[in-house]
Amino acid sequence: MEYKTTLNLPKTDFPMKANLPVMELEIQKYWDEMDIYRVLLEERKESDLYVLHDGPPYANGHIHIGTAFNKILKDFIIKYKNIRGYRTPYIPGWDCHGMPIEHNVTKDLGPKIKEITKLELRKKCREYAGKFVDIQKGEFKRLGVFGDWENPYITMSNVYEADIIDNFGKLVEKGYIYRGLRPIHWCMRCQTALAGNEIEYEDKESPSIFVKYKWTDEDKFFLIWTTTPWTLPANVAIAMHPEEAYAEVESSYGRLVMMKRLFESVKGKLNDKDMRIVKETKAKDYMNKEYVHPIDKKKKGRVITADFVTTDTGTGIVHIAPGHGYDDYQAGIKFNLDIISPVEKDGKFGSSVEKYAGMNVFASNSAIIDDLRNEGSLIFSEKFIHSYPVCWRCKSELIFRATEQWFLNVENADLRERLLTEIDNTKWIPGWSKDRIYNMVKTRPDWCLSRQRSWGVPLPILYCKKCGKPHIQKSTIDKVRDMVLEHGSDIWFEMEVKDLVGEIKCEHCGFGEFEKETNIFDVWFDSALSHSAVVKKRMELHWPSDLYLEAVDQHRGWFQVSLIVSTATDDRAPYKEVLTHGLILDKNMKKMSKSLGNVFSPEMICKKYGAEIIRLWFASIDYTSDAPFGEELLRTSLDTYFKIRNTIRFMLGNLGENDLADVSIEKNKMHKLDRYILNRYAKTRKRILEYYDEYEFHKVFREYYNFIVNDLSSFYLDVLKDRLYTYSKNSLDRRSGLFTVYLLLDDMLKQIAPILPFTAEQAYMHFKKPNKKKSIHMEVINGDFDLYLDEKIENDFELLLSIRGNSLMALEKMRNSGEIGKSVEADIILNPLNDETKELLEEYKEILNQIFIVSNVRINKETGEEFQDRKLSYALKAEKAKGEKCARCWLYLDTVGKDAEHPQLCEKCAEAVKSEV
RNA sequence: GGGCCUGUAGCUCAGUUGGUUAGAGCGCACGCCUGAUAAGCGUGAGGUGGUUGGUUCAACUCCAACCAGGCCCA
Repeated sequence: MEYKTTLNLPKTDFPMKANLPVMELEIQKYWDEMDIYRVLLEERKESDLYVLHDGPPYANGHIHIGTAFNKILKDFIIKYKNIRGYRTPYIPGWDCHGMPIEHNVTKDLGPKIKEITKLELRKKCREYAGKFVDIQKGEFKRLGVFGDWENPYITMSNVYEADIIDNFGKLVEKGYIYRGLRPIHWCMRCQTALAGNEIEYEDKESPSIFVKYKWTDEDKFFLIWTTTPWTLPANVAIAMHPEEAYAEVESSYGRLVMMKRLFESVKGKLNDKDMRIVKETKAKDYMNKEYVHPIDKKKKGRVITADFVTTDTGTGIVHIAPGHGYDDYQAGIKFNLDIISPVEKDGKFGSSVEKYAGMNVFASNSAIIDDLRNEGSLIFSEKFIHSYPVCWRCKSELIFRATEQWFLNVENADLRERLLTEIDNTKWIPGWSKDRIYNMVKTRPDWCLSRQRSWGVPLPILYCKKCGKPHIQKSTIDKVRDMVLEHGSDIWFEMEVKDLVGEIKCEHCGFGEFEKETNIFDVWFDSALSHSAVVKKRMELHWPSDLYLEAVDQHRGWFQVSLIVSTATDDRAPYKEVLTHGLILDKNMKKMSKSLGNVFSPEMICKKYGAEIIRLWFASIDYTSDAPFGEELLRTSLDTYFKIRNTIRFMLGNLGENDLADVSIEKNKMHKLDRYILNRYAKTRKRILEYYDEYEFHKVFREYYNFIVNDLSSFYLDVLKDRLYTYSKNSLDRRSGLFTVYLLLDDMLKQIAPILPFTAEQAYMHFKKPNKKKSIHMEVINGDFDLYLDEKIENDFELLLSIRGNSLMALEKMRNSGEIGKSVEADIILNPLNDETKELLEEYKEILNQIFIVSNVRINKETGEEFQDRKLSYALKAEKAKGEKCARCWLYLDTVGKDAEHPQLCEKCAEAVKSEV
C-alpha cells in the first residue's frame, strides 16, 4: 500500500462534474471582461478576412430552438474560421419593422388603438422591437455565440432606414419600380387592408348561382358558376379547365356549354329531364371566344383557361374578375386582362357601375340575382355554405378588392435572367438548394413592395394634389433619405412636404402641392438591403459576403429578396456561398407549435443542462434535412459530453504538473504505441479539417468522438496508464507517452473549440503549455501532424489489434468462468503458425503484454484456438498469470523478489522507486 | 394541386462507381475493475433498409408509383 505514493497518478483541478449552467456563466464573464470579440479581431488584424453575414431574426418574442440552431451553426463556422487564422467579424442583426410587431402592439392596445395617432403607434412598435432586440441579444450570447453585440445592425436605425430609401431611389432610377393594381383582402368596416395572419375563417352562407353568358356571334351560351354575384360587374373573362372534357348540351334553356363530368350534376339541379349532350368538346375549342357581359350588355368578355377551375362542383366554367380574387388576378396577369375595381373603400359600388352605384356589395347580391333572373340569364340558384375570410378584429366579412400598389418589376433590364445567372454562379449547399431557389425565381411574380400599414419605412412618393399623379423622382427621394438619416423615418409622417423635400413642381401639371404616400415597404425589402446597409457600410466587412446561412424557408425569403435587390442595383449576388439548413421538429418529427405544447426554450435548456449540450446536439445532427429535438434526445448529448470531458480531464491529469516546455521527443525515439496513435490522429485530424471546411459538422463530431472512444479511451489511454503511472518519472518511454498526450490534447482542444467553446476554454485554463494565450480561441490550428504519418506502424498495429480482439475474447471467457478478474491476472500464449506472424510478434514482443494489458505474453509452440486473419495465422491461449504479483504495478512477473531492497516489487518498479529518491 | 427535401437497428449517423453474412457510437443486458471512481474496461442482444412494383446475373444503392413527414407556394 505504501508504494501507491510512488506512482505518478493523474492530478488536475479540472473538475469531473461540469456544472455547465454555472461554469458557462463564469467563462462568459471572463470573455466579457477581456472583450473576446475585439481581442480576436485585433489578434487577426493582419489575416485574411472571412465574412459570414447574419440574416436578421425578427425582433418579436424570445428566441426558439430554431433560432438557436441557426445562430449556433453560424457560430461553428465563425469560430472555426477564426481558429484557422481568419479574421472573422460577425455583426448580428435584427429585423424590426413589420406587421407581426404592429399586430401584437395593436392587440395589446385593444380598443385604445382608436385614440392614438400613427406616430404614437409607431413609437410603441419601436419600443416593442427594441425590447426584444435586447432580450434576444442576451439569449444569443448565453449560447456562447461570439459577435459584435455592442454594435449590431438594427433595421429601424436611422442609418439603415436611410439606406432602404437610398436603394429604393436607385431602383426607381433604373426603372424597376411601377404602380399597378392588385387585389388584397379588405375590411370595409375597418377600411383597411389585412395581411395573411390577420384573417380568420368562418362558415358563411353565400348564394351559388348558374348564369348563362350569351355568345356574341351565335345563340349559344356558356354556363358559368359563382358564389359571389357581386363580383359580376367586374367580370372580364371566363375560364375553362385546360385538360378537362367539355360538352355542348341541348336544354330547355338553350344550347349550353359546360364541363362534361359535371353534366349529370347540373342536369339534376336544373331538373331538366330532356337535357342531353349533343357535342363533346375541349376548352381549346372556345379559346378567346367572346361573350356578352352579363351586367353591362355593351361590353364583351372572352374565354381563357386556368388550372384552378374546380372539376367537382358547379359547371366547370368560372367567371373571372381579376380585381376581386387572387386566382383571377394571376390569370389576369397571364392573359393580359383588365383589372377592374369598381368597389370603393366603404364596400360600395362606385359610379362606374351605373346600375348598382352606392350599393353595398353584399346587399347588391340579391339585386343582381333578381335582375339576372328577370332577364332570363340566371337559370339556377341555391344557398351554399363555405368557409369565408373575416376580419380578425371586427369579424366582418372581407372582400378582395384591387387597389393601387407599388411593384418591383422582375423583368426590367432582363432582371429575371440575370437572377438565374447569379444563382448559377453561387455555390449552394446542399446542391438541391440551387434547384429550389432556381425554380422559385423562374416563376415568381413581380414583387409588391407597398403595404397599407404603419410600422415600417415609408415609400418616399408624393402625389400631386391637383392631378393626383405620383411624383417619384430620384432627386426627391435622396432628399427624403437625408432627412431620414438625420431624424429617422418618423420625419416622413411629422413634417410638411415642403419642409421635407423643398419646393418641387408636378412634372405633369406643374402644380406645387403634394400629398405624402401613406404606404410603407414590405418588411422583406428592409432585410433584403442588409447587404448594402451593413455589408457595404461596415468598414470591417467586405462585399459580397462569403456566406449566407439560413433555414430552408429563406429560399422564398431572405436569400431571394437579397438576391433581387443586389442584382438589380449592383449587378451581382450579395453572397458567394449559401448554406441552407433544415428545421428543428419535435421528437416525433412533427412541427413545433405552442398549441401542441412541444416547444422548448433554449433558455430552459441552458439553465438545466448548459449551452454546450445544445451545441453538441446541433453538431451531431445532419442539418441538411429536418431534425427532431426533445429533452430525451438531449440525454444522448449529455452522455457524449461527459465522455469527451472526462477524456480531456484524464489527459490533463496525466500531464499534471509536468513542465511541458522541454518534454519534446524526436519521433524515432518515441514508443511504438505512441507513434501508432499519432499516426491515427494525423489521419483523423485531416478528415476533421476537411469536414469542417465543407461545413459537415456532424461528420466532424463523429470523427472526433469515435477517435476519443475507440482509439483513446478504450485502447491507447487504457494501455498507456501502466507506463505513465509506474515507469520511472524521467524514463524515455514515459516521457514519450506524456509528449504524445500533450500533442493530442493541445490539438484536440483546438479542434473542438468551435463546437464546445466553453469547455475548451475551461480545459485550456488548466492546460500547462508554453506561450499560452489568454483564450484558446486566440490559438490557431496550424500544427502539422503529417510527420507522424507512418504506414508500416499503421499496418502492423492493425494486425496486432486484430490479435488483441481475440485475446480479449479469450480473457472474457476466463472472466466468465471466474478464473480471473482484471486482465493482468492472465498471460497470453501465442503460437505463430507462419513466418509473417512470427516476424510481427518478434518485432513487437517487448510491448505485446502492454498492448493486451496482461502480465506476460509468451511466444511458443503451445496449442490453442487457431485464428487466421489476412496474412496472419496463429494459435492463441489465455491462462492464469505465472509469477508473483508486484505490489506496485500489480503485474504478475517472475522478476518479483529479485531486488533485496524491495522484495515485493518487480525489477522495473524497484528501479523506478530507487530513481525517485 | 405544384416546386424542393427527408424516410438504414430504440436514438444519432456510416455505407466508396449497384457485387460476399448492412457498419459505428450511444442506449440496453450481463460481467470485470476500484490507481480516470457520480469514472474506466470487456462481452452480448438489437435491422422484412418507409411500402409495392420494375430494370439487372446481382439493388440499401438505379427507375416508377404509393405511404408518412417537412418547407415554400397555390
